[in-house]
Amino acid sequence: MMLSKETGYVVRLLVYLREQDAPVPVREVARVLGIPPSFLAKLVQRAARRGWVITRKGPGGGMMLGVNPSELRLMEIVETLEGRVLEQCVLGLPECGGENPCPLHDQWMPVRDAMLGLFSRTTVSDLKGETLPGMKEKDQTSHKKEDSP
Amino acid sequence: MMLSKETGYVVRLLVYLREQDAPVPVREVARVLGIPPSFLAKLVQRAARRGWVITRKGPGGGMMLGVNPSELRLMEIVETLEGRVLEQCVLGLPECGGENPCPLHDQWMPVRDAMLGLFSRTTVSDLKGETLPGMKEKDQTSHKKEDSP
DNA sequence: TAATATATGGATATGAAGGTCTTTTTATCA
DNA sequence: TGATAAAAAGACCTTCATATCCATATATTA
Repeated sequence: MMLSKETGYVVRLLVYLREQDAPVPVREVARVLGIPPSFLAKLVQRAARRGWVITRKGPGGGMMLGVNPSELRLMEIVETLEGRVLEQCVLGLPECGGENPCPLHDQWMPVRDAMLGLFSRTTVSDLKGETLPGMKEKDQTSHKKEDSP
Repeated sequence: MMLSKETGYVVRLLVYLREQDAPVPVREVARVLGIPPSFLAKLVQRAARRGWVITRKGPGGGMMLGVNPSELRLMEIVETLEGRVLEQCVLGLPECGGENPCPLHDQWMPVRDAMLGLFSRTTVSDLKGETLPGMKEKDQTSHKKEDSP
């Protein structure tokens, strides 16, 4: 894959939370997005420390988006979670650069720049909502639990 | 990084061997390319089984390129060593596709296609030789050992 | 205040990638 | 033909991403 599991999960989490207007518990987000619940709990902790989500304990608690989605860029998420992986040499040559290019350097640059451009310009609010069970893009009936209808 | 260490090492290995006209032992390639020798030995074994390199045991032995470099595409190397990683969803969504796109799908497609195109069209002979100690691009004086001048 | 629902934090497991080491096999050549 | 130089093979180690589990803290509501 191109990005780590954590990055993928977090991006999808933020897109999901964008559509919610009340706290959603980890368990439910995990179910809807198909993420291992205990792992998601970990990711939410880290995301909360960074302010990307806000959590609330106790009954009725859960998580909410903690940032303006139009102000959080994919680039920031990727670099926070994985470092500057997008800038690194595609062949792993540590000193790869203009003066000491790797064998693929020249051909790779345009592709890399396209990637950097995309991640730099795209914010969480630019992302399409996922169509998943329990997650309606327009007709959002919040996060009512289907085991208590 | 974009590709696995193994892929990066193997690509650089093949580019290096392209310029050699006599068998080069693992130890020497490892030194020139800055690859851990015992790890390179393992990669060479695998590359040899696939025919990418030819090895010869005993004194004067070593490895040589086993394929026509203009007939080995980067795509084949990457897919052989890592599977179809380039085709996978950038956010890791297993069912991501036209009918069930991930949040980044539409924006990602052009970038992915540029990548696929580059890897599909580029062969080992299209890659620039590395400029490293002991490796002269034009003035190739073979691989004479500098400890026996 | 008791019961419950939720996140928090830390320890631990798991699997794959990356890397090392040692022994065996095979070839060369003096 | 023997000494030596190399690859081959396989066991082992290390690190890291990806989880999993459990005990604890905290908030809500009946």
